[in-house]
Amino acid sequence: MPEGHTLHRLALDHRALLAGRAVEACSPQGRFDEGAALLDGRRVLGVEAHGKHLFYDFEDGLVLHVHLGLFGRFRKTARPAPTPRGAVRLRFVVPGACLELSGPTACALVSDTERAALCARLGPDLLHDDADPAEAWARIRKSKRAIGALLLDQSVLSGVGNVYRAEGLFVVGLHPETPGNALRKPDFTRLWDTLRAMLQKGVRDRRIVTAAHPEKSASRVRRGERTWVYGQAHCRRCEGAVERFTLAARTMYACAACQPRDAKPVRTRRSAE
DNA sequence: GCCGAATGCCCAA
DNA sequence: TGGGCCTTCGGCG
Repeated sequence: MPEGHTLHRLALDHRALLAGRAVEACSPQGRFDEGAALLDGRRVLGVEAHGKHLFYDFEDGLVLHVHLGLFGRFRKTARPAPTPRGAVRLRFVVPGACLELSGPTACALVSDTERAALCARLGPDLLHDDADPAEAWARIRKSKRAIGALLLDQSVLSGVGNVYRAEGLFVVGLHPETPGNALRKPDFTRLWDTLRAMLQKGVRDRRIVTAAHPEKSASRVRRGERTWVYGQAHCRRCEGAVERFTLAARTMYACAACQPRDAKPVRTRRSAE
């Protein structure tokens, strides 16, 4: 589930639920016993998302770092189940609510230095109000790598995952294999704005719905109708074939008709011919 | 019940 | 570039 919108949604929800309160913490799975014991009974001061990373600030300077990876997931229930479902790495209990974390890539207490190092590796977070597109553009315009690879590189910009990269490139009409240094600035700007709006919508909707459904609220859009090209065999705009190939070790989807390979503007191309 | 894939990322070669 | 890690789920028998 986790692209940038998931983490920012969790940060908002968990801040509302936990901030200012003392939590009971334990690790039913046992793999985070020591950390959970240190957190148990302590008050949460704040919760923040940076790219796809979550940081929980506790009193006494303790900081919990969570990265969901591909499989990690939080579940919220009204009260703790006597027998946790699946492998629960960490459980937080506050009056009236229980949060269970399973399958994270990272769940660890970190020092301020480690936290700073993690954040320093990240490019501008599309979901931060002060994210500076110029930082990302400076990297992209000089790179020979494909834009579809650059979008997944969290040091270039952070928050985009495999679904949003496919959908963002589709909406802007860029072929994923266009080299960064072949992108025109206006295309980059449109891509940035598009991805940012998509992620913001994802935070609001609590899910990824990028294909237009003017009449329906996001929660009513069926699985399989939520994207233009991601996971699709046919483009949901033109009904043409969707190409499926591997790019940066992940499955990429692109519409052959809507995302022509040539990055140059049509006007220039015609006049050159 | 087993197998493969999945919205991520690190590391070794 | 490929394998490993973490877990869940759907498709197949």
